[in-house]
Formats: sequence, structure tokens, C-alpha cells
Amino acid sequence: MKKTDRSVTIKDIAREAGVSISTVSFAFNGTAPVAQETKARIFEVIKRLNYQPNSAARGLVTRKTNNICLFTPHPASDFFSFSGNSVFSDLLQGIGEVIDQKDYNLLIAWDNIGHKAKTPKLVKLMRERAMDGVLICLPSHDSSVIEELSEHQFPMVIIGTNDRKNRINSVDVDNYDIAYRNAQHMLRLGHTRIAFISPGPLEFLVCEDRLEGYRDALQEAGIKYRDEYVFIGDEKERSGYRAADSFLALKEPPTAIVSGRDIQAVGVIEYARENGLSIPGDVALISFENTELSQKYDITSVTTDLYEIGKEGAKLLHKLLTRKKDRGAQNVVISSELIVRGSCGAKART
Amino acid sequence: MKKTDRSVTIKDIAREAGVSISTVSFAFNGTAPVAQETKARIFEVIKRLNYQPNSAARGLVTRKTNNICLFTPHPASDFFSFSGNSVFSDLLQGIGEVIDQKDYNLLIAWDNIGHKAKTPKLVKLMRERAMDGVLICLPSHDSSVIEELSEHQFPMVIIGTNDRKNRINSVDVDNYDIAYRNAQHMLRLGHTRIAFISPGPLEFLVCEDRLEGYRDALQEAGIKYRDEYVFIGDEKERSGYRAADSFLALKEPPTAIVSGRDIQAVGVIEYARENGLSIPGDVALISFENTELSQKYDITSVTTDLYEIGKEGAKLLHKLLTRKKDRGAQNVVISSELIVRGSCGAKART
DNA sequence: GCCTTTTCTTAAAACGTTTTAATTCATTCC
DNA sequence: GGAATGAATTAAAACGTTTTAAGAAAAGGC
Repeated sequence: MKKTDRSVTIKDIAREAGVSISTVSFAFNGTAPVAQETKARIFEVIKRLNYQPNSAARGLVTRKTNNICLFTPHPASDFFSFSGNSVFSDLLQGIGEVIDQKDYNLLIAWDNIGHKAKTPKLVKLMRERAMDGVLICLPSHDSSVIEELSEHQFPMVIIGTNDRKNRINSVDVDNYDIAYRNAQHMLRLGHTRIAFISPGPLEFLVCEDRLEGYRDALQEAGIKYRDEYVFIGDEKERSGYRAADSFLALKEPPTAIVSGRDIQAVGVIEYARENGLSIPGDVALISFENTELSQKYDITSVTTDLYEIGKEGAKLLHKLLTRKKDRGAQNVVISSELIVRGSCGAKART
Repeated sequence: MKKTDRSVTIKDIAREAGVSISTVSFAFNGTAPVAQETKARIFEVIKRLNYQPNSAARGLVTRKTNNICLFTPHPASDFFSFSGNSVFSDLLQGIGEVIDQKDYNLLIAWDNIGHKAKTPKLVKLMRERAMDGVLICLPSHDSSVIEELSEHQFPMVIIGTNDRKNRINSVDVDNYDIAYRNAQHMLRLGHTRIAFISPGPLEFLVCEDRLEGYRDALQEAGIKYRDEYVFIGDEKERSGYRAADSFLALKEPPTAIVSGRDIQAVGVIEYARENGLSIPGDVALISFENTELSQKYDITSVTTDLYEIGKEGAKLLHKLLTRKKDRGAQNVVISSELIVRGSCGAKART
């Protein structure tokens, strides 16, 4: 029984196997041909001494750490209250799958100061080469983060936000398109007075995109955009309730509502119940996210698969880290599906 | 304008400042006296060239990475359904506070294969010296993890589980004591037929501890332990419902129930409502965790502050990493508080 | 058998820091 | 005015790998 205590180095292996350290390295990593016989001997020693290469030493020369970093608001923040609390888990699960498979380590750096990304830590991590790449998932693009990161040509992927404009790698559902089609769905059902609840403040790109999609659909149908048909909500059920209240108090109330997120739709339903309104009879309802809520409350909604977003984001980052070739920004769009339920008052037609 | 592109090293700084690299290192880290004047010059260059030491190189010699790892079941797993989904966030928030303050990086390694900890990745990380220490938060101790880690003398702290027996550093509430006092609370209120719902399978130490506390309180009061008064529940509301059903169908039903977790207590309440039973009139109820649920349903419950557990766990780990002195295992107990509400039928007396 | 290839092996140079021990240079002490 | 002290600086070793370029041995080709 040898002492396997004090960390055994490649030198120990080399000595014990009667061979040079380069040969050990080659054999271990399979990076150059080594005779069958010596290879066997080396691996025997490696096993016996329980050798594990030191990551710092390795990283020093390879310039790789195998660490990637997820930069998000704190999981307890408003942001992740999107569609209940499972959002963070879903995202993590998707990322985790790739992480495990590609043998990366996941580092979490969150921004716990509200929505504005204070990046010093992230930037430091990146500049000291403590990680290979970063997945960014923020409600709004703080341009300083993005700029600082891309200035250093640091591999990064933005997830949960499409960034075609800024030519940065991103993975997301097409929020614009979903909103566009949700509104269109209502138009096709004959509605002309269609309201919209923003899932959050318009500084969040997601919200802006959704609002734009809604607006464009209306515009193309030749329907005038009305300010009073747009309500800026938040992540609470109550905001849906208040939206409904504000809409239905109008002289000319909308006959359909495009809700920005499921929890808001629930608020609308709550309001309808309290006020003896029928859905979809008096007002039709369509929403985003397709969480458990939409199933529970029979809400027509569109899937936004965060698991998939996380997974594809990690995949894209990995691609960036391995293949140096393709330089152009890639924007992956995760497909969404309209799940028709009772609240919109119609069968689906794509 | 210099090229601040290609990573600037300590050598560059030394050359530019007309000084040796040791001096730069000393000045930068404040680890040896450097003349005021040269120090100023060095820092000017550092700033101008935007220098950031390479973490791998640094880690190679200092044998520190500043990474610590949190090892848990996947956040989407049953385990974290304890008291709603916020558990993971709370834990993370507590840990995060210390992490940020002490300038550590947090690495997440989860075990996504059920409750049995498959550790290869964790062990590998540790053996390749990719992190300085590990926080372990698992429902049950898989002895192989603990053994393998302590075999290597690896700094670790177990959180959310007390480990006095195995002499391992740990931070947790005292589950045994809480259960003991919950049962005692019921005894003091004059109950003698007291039932217990386990929050999960008894392999989970938390559950075992709670059951034991309950049992001992009864025993000390000279009350015989009855098998039919113990129900092994799980993380679902339904299990509380079923427990109530099983208890109240007995010839001699209990008059008080010690629930293993809030969500189960809700199940009990649901059952009572359906069957026209009054709480605490027909059956008194006391629970664990003090989540939002206990407030919403007016359940007497005991706080288990996961934020605090995470925070103290990280603190303890940090202590381990900096002070090499104290070798004995430390077991930190986070205090809990009994929050008396309507469900137990009494005012508090400690 | 000599030259060329191929296969295997190695010595040595990186990688970018920290740290140790030695050196320089100016002060202070008696 | 020489010795002793002390402060500031440096050269060089170490940390544990990978990688490059070169060397040695074996294997073909003619």
C-alpha cells in the first residue's frame, strides 16, 4: 500500500513506469502514439497510484478550464417568477444535460442587485481566464455587459432573448412571432377589439418583442392600435386582474385579450369569475408560456420550452468553444407550439 | 493606445514599469513592502494595460482556486419540493451572500439520478483540485460520497443535515429537537393520542431525526408508541390527506397530529374540511418549516431558515479553508422558532 | 546493406504566477 | 568610519502540465 495521499503528479507516474513524462501525457490523453506495452504499464501505475491531473497546471498550458458560467438574476428574483418558480430549474436542467455530457463544469454568477446587471465579478472571472465561456440570461440587455464581453472576444451566448440586431449568439423562442400569431389567432376568430397585457416593463426585451408582435399583427389587419388596450403588467397574478379591470371598464371594452404570461391570464379569469363574465363568451383569452397553470385553468397558451432553450444555449456555447471557424453570430430559435384550450373559444388552425 | 488584446501578463507589467516581476507581484498583492514611488508606477501600468492575473497560473502555485462547489440533487427534484419551490433559491441566496463577500466562485454539481448520489464528477473535480471545498446538501448521506471526500481530507460542510455521529462539519436546524418540542407542545396541551406524519422516507436523515424526536417525547411522557399513529408521507399534499384519512379511520383516532412538513398539514386541513372536522377542535395540528403555506392556512409551524443554513454553511466552509488550526468537526445548529397559529389550539409557551 | 520512412520516446521549453533566498543600497549605531 | 541593521529589490526555483522538436529504434524498400 503506497501513500496515495499527497497529490501524485505526472512525474510520479513517469518515474514509477520508467518512462518520460511526455510519454505519460501522450498515453493518458491519447494525443500521440504509444506502444501497446508501455501504455499498459503506464495505465497500471495510474490506476495504482490513483492519479488525476491537476486542472490548474493543465489549464495553464491549454488555456482551457472546462468551466462555463451562467449569468442570471438571482433565482429568487422577480425575473424567475415568470411562470412560477420552475423556470430556473427548467433552464438549469437543459444546461445541465449538455454540461454533463460534454464534461463541463457549471459556475453560477448571479446578479443580485435588481435588474441592472452589475458585472464586475463576471468580467473579472472572464479576464482572469477562470472560465471558457458564458451563458447570459438576463431580462434586459445591459449593453455594458455585452460590450465588455464582446470587446474581449469572449465566447458567450445569450439565452432567453433573441439578439439578431446586435449580432450576438443567442437562443430563444421567437417572442415577436408568438405574439404576432396569438393576435392573429384572435383576428381569425373574428375579434377586432383585442387587448394586450405586457408580461413586464417594456425595458425587458421579451416584453418589447411581444408587444411589437401584437402591434404588427393588428396593423397588418388594418386595425388601429389603441393605447388603452395595452396594459403593462408584472409577474404577479394581480396584474392580470387589474388589466382586466382596466380593459373591461372601457366604454368600448375589448372582446379578446392577449395575455403576456399565464399567471396574468389567471388574474383575468379571476376577475371574470368575480364579475360574472364568461370566458371565452364575453372575452376570449390567449396566453404565453404554457405552464401548469394554463392546463389547470384551461387557458390557450403557447409553449416556451426553457429546458430546450437552456440545452440549445449550452450546445451553442460548446460549439463556439470547440470550433473556431464560423465567426458569424448564430441565432437559434426554439420552436413553440400553440396549445388550444377552452379560453380562446376556438379550435386551432396552426 | 496599446493593444490590450492578447492577454497581458505580469511580465509585461514588469517590463513596462522597469521593475522585476517579483516586485510587481509584491505590489499587486501587497505581500511585501514596495517603495511608494515604484508602487505608484506599477499600478499606473497595471491600470493602463488593464492587467488581470491569470487564475490558473496563480492557482498552480497557491493551490487555491477560490471555487467552491455546491453538491445537491437537481433543483427540479423531489428533494427541493420541500416547502414549495423556493427552497433552492433560499439556500442559494444564503450561500451567495458569503460567496460574494469572500470573493469565492460558486460551482454547481448536482446529482440528477434520484436520491442516491453518484459522485464521480464531484470526486473528480475535487481530485483534480478544481475547487477548494464543497457544500453538500443531500437528503440522505450516501456514505460513499462522504467517505471518499474525507479520505482525501477534502474540506466539506454538510448542510441541511446534522452529522454529529460521523464527526463531519455540518449546519442544520435540530430536527430531532424540533420534533421533540412539537410533540411536547401537544402533550402540554393535554393530548395523549398524538400522531406523526413523516415528511419523507425514513432513509432521509431529516425524517429519521424528526421521527425520533417525536418518539422520544412520547416515551418520556410515558406514552406508548403506536405504529398506526405514524404515517410515512412524501412531498405531496396528497400524502397529508392520506395520512389524515388513515389516522381518523382508526377506532381510537389521534386528537393531535404532528405534521412533517407544511404541505402535508395542508393536506390534513383539506381532509378535515371535506369531512366536516374542525381544526383544532377535532384534531390539533402542528407542523414544520413555516413556509408561506403555514401563514395562508393558519398552521402552527416551526421555522427552518434555509437562507441561514446556506449562509452559515458557506461561512463554516470558508473558515475551514482559511484557518487550518481547528481540526475537530463543527456542528452548527441554526435556531428555529415555533410560530403559534390557529391550528394547534393554544398560545405558545416557549 | 544503405537510405528512407514510420513508430515510439524523450528532453526541454513553454504556460504565468508566487515565493524563497539572496543581493543591493542606504541608514543608523557606536 | 566600519559594522550592523533594515528596506527595497531581484534572480531563480517551483507549481504540474502540454507541446514542440528532435532523437532513437524498428521496419521497409531497393
